[in-house]
Amino acid sequence: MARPTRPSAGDRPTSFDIAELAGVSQPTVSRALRGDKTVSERTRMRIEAIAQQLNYKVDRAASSLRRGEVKTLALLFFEDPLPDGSNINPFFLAMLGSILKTCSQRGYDLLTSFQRWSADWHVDYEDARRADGLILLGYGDWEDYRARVEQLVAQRTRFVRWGAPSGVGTTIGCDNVAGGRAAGEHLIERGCRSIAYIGEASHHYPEFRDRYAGLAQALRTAGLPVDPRLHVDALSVEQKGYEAVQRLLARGITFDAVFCASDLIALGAMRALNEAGRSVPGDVALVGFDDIPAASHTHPPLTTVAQDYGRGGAELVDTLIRQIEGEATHDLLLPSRLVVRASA
Amino acid sequence: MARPTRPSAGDRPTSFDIAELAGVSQPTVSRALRGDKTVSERTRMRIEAIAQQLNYKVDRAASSLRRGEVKTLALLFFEDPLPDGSNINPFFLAMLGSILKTCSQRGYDLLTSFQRWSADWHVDYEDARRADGLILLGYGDWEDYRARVEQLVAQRTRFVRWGAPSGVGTTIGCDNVAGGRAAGEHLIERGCRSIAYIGEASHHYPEFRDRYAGLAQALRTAGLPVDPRLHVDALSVEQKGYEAVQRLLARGITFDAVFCASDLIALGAMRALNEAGRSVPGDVALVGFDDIPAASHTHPPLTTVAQDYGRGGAELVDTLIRQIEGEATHDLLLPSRLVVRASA
DNA sequence: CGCGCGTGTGAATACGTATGCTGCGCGCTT
DNA sequence: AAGCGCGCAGCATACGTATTCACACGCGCG
Repeated sequence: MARPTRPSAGDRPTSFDIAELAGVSQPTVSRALRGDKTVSERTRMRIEAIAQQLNYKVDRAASSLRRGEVKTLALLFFEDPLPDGSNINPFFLAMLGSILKTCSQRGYDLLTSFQRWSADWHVDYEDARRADGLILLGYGDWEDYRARVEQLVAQRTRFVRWGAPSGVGTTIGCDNVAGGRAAGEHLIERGCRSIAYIGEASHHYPEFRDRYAGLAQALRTAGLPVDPRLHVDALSVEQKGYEAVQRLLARGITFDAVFCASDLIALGAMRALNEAGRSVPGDVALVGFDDIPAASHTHPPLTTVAQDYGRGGAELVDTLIRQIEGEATHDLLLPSRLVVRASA
Repeated sequence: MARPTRPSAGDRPTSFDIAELAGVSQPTVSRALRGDKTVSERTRMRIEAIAQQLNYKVDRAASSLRRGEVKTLALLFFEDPLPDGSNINPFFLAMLGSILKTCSQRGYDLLTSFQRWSADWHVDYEDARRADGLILLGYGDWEDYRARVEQLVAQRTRFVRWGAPSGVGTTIGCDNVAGGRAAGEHLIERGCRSIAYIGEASHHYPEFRDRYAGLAQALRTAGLPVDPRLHVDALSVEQKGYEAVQRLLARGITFDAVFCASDLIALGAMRALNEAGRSVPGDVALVGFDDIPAASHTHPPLTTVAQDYGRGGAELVDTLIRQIEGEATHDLLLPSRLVVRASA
């Protein structure tokens, strides 16, 4: 290739073809198209015209090989969808949109992968130079997740994660404490005095823990007790929310509100309350978290805490790119927002 | 690089490093790791052990450059999400899951992009060798879409599209006619005699057209008239469904059922019917199409026609890969399935 | 009038992998 | 005993781009 061979055998035009047509050398073509200032305006225009005409596009593989970066980010989702892939967590999908958009604006491609579905390590992406950096969403098993994240840090992989800041890696997330507090304050304002909480409150799911902490803050501020018997553990799945309310009812404790750590839980909770003959919001007020699309279609429409996915996705991408470019990056907490509908 | 230089300056191990440690040449390493039978079992084992130990991974860019294929598919979505990316068509998301899974199983990466968000042509993906083939989902403006698809055919790009077979490119889709017919038959069985249809019925959206055609078949088979006054055009957006029902009501025609070309339309229709004091399914039976997640959370839960997204995504990927491998590929029509809930 | 400098371009080469061809040694055929 | 085929591995090189270095030219200045 170093020799001025004419490699344009038959197919795709190369920079050599453009060079020949423009009467310049291949390096000049490369420089011109990358906007190098050492190429004269006249030459550049000529080269660009020819490139356009031949529909020439820089070969991504060759360019990546030479430059050592692939201009691609990888999005890894740590959660098990159903086998047919139908039941993807809505939050993921909401974030995907803004991530894609921001990537596109910044000139990066986006690879997507479900961690459980890839045969090999998640770190493969960076090892094989398939991506310049990683975006981590969700986490199935917290212990496993944490171990993997620490490994990423150890091998200096560039990545950002969405969630609650936990000291490991750069983290972007919404203010779950404030969100939980807002939900609690709203319920208290509405006159609720016994607010149940459904969701993890332990360290396994830092985000859920923070939402619970926010609720507890609101209760204390209002001078209300934080009753552990009003707390039921549940994973973020509709069915688990349903079962959690049944357990709560079985305890025989009175409650006039339920704050659910996620909308999926809230959907299940609403179903269970309906079946038990408790009207929402008449007998029991209900607040969720996430503002998934289905939240506005429930009956009654679900009051919930919205995370700013649009901004979240953009910040994830921008932060990661800054990190790839060598900057030090920091955790970021985005505001959450109470969406008042009819369930409280 | 041809010379036995030791390029392992500092960073990532290369096949030369493995070769040196294993006491063989670089080509032998390459062959061993690709499973070439001309490498003896003993040598291969040794090389694999060393590669594993050094956490060596084949450099994707170099490999792609040499082999001329990138082992990557690109998913292009032709539809405008809201600016913040929050409101992505649920059908897209449902399909994404199974596409990702199948890609992963077949050893392909997946690039995702919204056509409107990429500055350059959609064809860039193949031109720049960023992907070996394209998957096309959705289409905003049919004329524009069709022109682009024809261009893809002209330049021999390998691609598959989801939708109604229309003679251009390989198309995978669900049987929209059968789905529409099933919806119609169900409504007729339930005693409905004046079935309104909301959605495009023209050539602009072939899938919608087919759904309408299916409904018409069912009506004719039952000896019922196909009344054009019972048809209202609407794009697949909640708000448009809402407005369509209002227009329908304004016409003053009686109807005892509405078949919506999509669930999003049906959501809007349900809202409009509720506001107009028509109970569902008491006064008006309602059937949608798509079975989006929100469909089961409406009040009453929406009866709808489900497309097999799980199989659809898998077929899209497998068909595309076959095409990339040089096979001739054919259109495929997947069965649709009526999901009976409470709205009819 | 010679020297240096800035501007624009070409020559050579590196990036890491994959593969066609060559070569070597060994066992087996005739 | 000479030749032949086969199993295995090395040599050289191609893939297409980006960058470093060298160089030619023109111009101003001393």
